[in-house]
Amino acid sequence: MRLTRYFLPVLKETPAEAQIVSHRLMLRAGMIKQASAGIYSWLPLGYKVLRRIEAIVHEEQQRAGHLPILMPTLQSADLWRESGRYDAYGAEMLRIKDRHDRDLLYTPTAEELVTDIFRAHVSSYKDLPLTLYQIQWKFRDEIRPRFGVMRGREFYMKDGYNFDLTREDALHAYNRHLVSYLRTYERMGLQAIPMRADSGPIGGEDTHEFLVLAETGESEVFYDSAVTEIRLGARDIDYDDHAQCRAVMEEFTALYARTDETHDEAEFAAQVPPERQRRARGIEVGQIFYFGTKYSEPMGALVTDADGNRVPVHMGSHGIGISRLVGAIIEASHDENGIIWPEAVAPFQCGIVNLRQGDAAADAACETLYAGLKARGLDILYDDRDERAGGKFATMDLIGLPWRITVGPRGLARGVVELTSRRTGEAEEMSAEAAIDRVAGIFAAEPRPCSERSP
RNA sequence: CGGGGCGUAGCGCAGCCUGGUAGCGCGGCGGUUUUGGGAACCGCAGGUCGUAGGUUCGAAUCCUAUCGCCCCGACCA
Repeated sequence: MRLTRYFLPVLKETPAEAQIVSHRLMLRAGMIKQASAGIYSWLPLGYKVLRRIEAIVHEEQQRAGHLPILMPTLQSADLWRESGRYDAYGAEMLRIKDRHDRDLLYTPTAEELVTDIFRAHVSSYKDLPLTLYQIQWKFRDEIRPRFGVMRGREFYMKDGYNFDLTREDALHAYNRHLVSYLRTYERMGLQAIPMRADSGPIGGEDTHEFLVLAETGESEVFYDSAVTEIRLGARDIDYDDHAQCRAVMEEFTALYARTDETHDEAEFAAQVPPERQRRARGIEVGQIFYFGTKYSEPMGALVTDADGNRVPVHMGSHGIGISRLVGAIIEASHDENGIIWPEAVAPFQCGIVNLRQGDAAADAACETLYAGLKARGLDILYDDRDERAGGKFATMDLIGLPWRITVGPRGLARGVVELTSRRTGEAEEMSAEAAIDRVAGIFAAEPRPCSERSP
């Protein structure tokens, strides 16, 4: 993309309403525009990041055998009356009436609707296990939205629902989700720690939240510092292997890590050596639940088991806050000059800065780089504006592309361009051809989607 | 919902107390000189002062209502 043809309304000054760094940077980088309290339009740069995160979540969900669907944002209140949550949910749920005076709601979550789909079409244990998920806009009418997309009223979320014959199978689904979530966050360049949490209005027996440590997090967290050493890494996961998924789950949840909702000072002191006790803040970027037959029973989601008995299915649900992750990643990865995107979610993989637009040699070298990098399948932002160097550098730093190639007459006279890492600031001079090879090599190592499997 | 604050040009703000021709910086447009980390100068454009009503000869300014937004608290993926 040539910057002169892009829509990137960057701001030099910080809008007054933004309090935390991710909100300020998203506004300044022209990623979002507030439409009303807690509701945002996503401008090209922000939308690109949102889509990249979404793509990773889709890939990892399908790798784990989960099936994508799409359910409506507006739902009839009737289903919610069946489960009892229409009254239980409270003012957080946005209620709407249509022209016939029927009650609708803007979905905050979709257990009822997905259970309705299930009960209409599944009646045999042979169709299990089944996990359906969607990535869709949700709405919670927060009393006080704040922190930009980190706590909006409208938010983009992956929500998934597993249906299993037995409690044991459903617990495997729980473990499978925990593992796939770990992989999802790691791919985004994030460390998200599973912590024992409270189940809130979803209900249920077992639940973990995934938290990204950040000073601006809204949850207070308590953990054993050793949990931050654990990585999933490149290990090979078979999502159908119950024992393996359970082992990974246990590995990641054995050490003390809890939010303030479930924190127990006495247990903390007993289980964690004093030098490893940490009290910090975290951003919740996902949560998994096992809730058994809480919805299947009242809503009649039954299957016939091998013995001919009609039994309610065991269920769980799982969420990843896609739009919130955009903010969370920025909170976890920025400096005083702007955002520093992890390579996997960067809106563009590399930027080209032409220091002397209109100079024949500089223009030609930039065109060569731009065409060459695009030919390697990379998404490039070429700053071809007639701007001074300082302004171009400031824009690139602000929007946080992981790599920058700087092209100017001075370097070209010696046959070199400069490749700079946004994260480390380290710069290296090389020929344009070498720069193309280097950047293409960096991104060739990125994990690719693998073939889909059936559950 | 309780407490507090703010709505004046695209963004950041002053002006309001003490009523009298609506300002500054950034940004935008044109031009000249510039050009390796947000350049200088000249010129230009851009605002029904959130909205409605009231007081007044006259309202951005005073009064009332209302809408919106932000902060603290309770709540929260």
